[in-house]
Amino acid sequence: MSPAATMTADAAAAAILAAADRLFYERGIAGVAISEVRDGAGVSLRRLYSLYPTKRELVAAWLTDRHGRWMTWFADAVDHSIAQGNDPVPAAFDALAEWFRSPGYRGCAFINAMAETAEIDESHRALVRDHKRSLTVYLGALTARTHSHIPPWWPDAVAALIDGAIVQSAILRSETPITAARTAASQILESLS
Amino acid sequence: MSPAATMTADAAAAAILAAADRLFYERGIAGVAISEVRDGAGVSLRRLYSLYPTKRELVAAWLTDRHGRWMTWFADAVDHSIAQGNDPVPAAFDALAEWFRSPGYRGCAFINAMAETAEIDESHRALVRDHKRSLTVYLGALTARTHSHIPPWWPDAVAALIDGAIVQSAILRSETPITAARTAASQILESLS
DNA sequence: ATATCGTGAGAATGATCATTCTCATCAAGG
DNA sequence: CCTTGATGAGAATGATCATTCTCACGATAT
Repeated sequence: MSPAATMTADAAAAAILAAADRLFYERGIAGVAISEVRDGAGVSLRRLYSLYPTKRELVAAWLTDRHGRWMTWFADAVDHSIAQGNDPVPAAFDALAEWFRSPGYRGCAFINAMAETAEIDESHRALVRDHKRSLTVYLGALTARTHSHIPPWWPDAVAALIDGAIVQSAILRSETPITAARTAASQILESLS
Repeated sequence: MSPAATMTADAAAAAILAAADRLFYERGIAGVAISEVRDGAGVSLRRLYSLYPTKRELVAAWLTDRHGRWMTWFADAVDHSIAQGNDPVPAAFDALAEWFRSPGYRGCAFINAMAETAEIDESHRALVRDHKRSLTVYLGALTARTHSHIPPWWPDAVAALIDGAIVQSAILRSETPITAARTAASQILESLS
């Protein structure tokens, strides 16, 4: 009755998601074979398929998991920057700049997934949409901490600035886009006061 | 001596690039088999391989071709909007909004290609970088038509705003991102005057 | 001790390609 | 009319998977 196997189901699921995250983010969904996820997680194929019966389901689980982890990381990084004396909106750009500098940075996993048409189904697209909507909502709330009257277009505009910086940083591998985006956001905010 | 075959080499190359453009943009690079490009172009496999010896070379030719056609389309659309009385920078956002509304819109082919890690090599990445750099340069020049003193970060900021709107429009399928981005760009420009 | 069940290892199955190769055809030159 | 060279059609080759299946082991329940 007890799961005295090599690994508990929970531990196996976690190891699989961890391996999937590393591999899918680094090499893209189509670029990773299930057998590589198995190797990375140290589980058997049988176990992997019993937890995630198809690659599509594994991808969905990965996106869901990554959404939670990324949002948490981002909010924490922003809070950390705020704690060091930065204003909320600039703090968000600082957190992103730190991400962009991290080794292995390859853009936003959700944007990248969306581009891999062949690997993505409608349920995956819904997860991508939810991720982007969450970020926009978060940015609106973040701005509201210091600005009581923000125009309705502002959250979408910062979100666009941020997604643009995410994409351009991955393509150009330069600090220029995020720096310009942060300056632009501050400029707008200042002009609205 | 004359190429009295089914099709001249030039016509075949053009038909292949046209089919590749439609298929690669719509379904992604990995999602399209060479045999489908052949079917779409109405050429033989032999002919296709004699013109583009590998899929990678076909992809490079496609990106190069698309860069030229997209930039031309964009500049024309912007000029058209300007001719109707719009200022240059808002005109650029109008042109993009028109693109986003077109059926089959699926974001920027270059951003999408960059996300398909497994299909893309270093030479492809260079083409993507060149495309994005060209767009940023164009945007700087466009702004200079009406603003003699633009800060150095401006072209990168509009470029980020635009790439962000491109990505978000593809994900959310809404007019909100491009509208917000246009408003933000105008707001910045106005605040700089 | 023995019948069972869950499992790990990894082979087998079936698709889907990219790329190459074969064969039959047809035009131009002799 | 016959030889030579390209070419179209599409079959053959070799990989690479996702997914399933087989076998044998070790722990449990009886």
